[in-house]
Amino acid sequence: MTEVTGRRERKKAQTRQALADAALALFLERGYDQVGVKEVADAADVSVTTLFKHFPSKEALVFDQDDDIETALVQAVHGRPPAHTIVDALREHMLRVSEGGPGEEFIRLIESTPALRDYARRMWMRHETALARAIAQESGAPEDDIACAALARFALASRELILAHPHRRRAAEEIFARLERGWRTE
Amino acid sequence: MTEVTGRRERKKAQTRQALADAALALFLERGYDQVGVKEVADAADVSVTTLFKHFPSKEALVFDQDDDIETALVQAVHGRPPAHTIVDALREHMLRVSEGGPGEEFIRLIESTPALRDYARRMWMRHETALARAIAQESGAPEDDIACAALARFALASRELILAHPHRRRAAEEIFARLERGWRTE
DNA sequence: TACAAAAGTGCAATGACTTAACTTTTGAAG
DNA sequence: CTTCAAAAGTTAAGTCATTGCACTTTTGTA
Repeated sequence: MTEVTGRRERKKAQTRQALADAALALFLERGYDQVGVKEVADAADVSVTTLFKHFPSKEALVFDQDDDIETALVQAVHGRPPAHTIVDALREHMLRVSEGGPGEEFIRLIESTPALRDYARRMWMRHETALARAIAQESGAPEDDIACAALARFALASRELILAHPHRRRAAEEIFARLERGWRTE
Repeated sequence: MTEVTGRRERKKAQTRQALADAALALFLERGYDQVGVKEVADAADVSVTTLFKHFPSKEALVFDQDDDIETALVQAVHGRPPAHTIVDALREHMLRVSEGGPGEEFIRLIESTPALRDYARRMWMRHETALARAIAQESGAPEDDIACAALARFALASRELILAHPHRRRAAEEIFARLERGWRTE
């Protein structure tokens, strides 16, 4: 039981990375829809079948590391500074994940490809219930409280809005100030 | 120029209707994923190619009349009773479209099929900018005002939440009361 | 060393959707 | 009533993502 990192897992991760890299390079170069999965597989020197053993779909090739997003989201609420409200914490977290990103070129690729836009939103919204639960816990409401569910959904839904705005911080402050007013005193 | 209703258009509409009817019947009977487009086309006695000349995708077969939704949405804001705020109007409209629907069986089909759920949300969210513009006009804000865009998005996004709740009116009142507080005095 | 699980491969199939070329219907103008 | 072009429909073949199956190779471990 000494498998901190077996050679096997390293090779697997390597193949996965080769696929993700090849895919991103090709997509950025020629556009998502103009590149077939076969080409990606060829570029990474594996078969198409293998590609689909590593990624559940073509879209997933673009969103490689997607794991700790939910953890960070929940943590932003639970571990917020004492002076911050839940809404404050959400605003700051949204700004944090909207800014440091992996490059504007990448964001442009996603925003300009309908299939990827939709997939990104699906991935993002997948964390809605986890966030709703965290909010409910922090505010002492029942787990399925509708107001908490709504706040979670709206906070997540605001991301695209913020991303699209020329001045992201201003946009975030405007939106979350209103959410703050509405959700104050839970 | 006497084409109020040409025989031609009637036949076309007839084919379209036959397709939508056949599709809905088959989908309700055996489930969306268990029915191929070929079967739908056969049931309506047309070719698959013809089917795709009437509907852009398999999903679209389920959402036949989708036209005046946006009109109704914008109208709900512009033509609201004088005593109602914009948020009031949105709440009532959401409840209206969530209730009178074409039957719970239909809603269940959609909510239980991932592809259809996603498609429904896409269709619904497509009206976001139109709604945002209507809100901006009514509140005297600039067309691209971020707060108006956010309100439009949140109102539309609340639909699923309301639909999923056992007591829809209560849910809608809870959510929109908070939006009202946040967006008051524009 | 031997064995089972994991990783990978090739191939064929499915199912949604597209394209191209061709026939039939239909509205309207001569 | 004929003619003609556009619209509606058809068939056939092809693209592309995704899956299933049977098979080989690699690798950790007993």
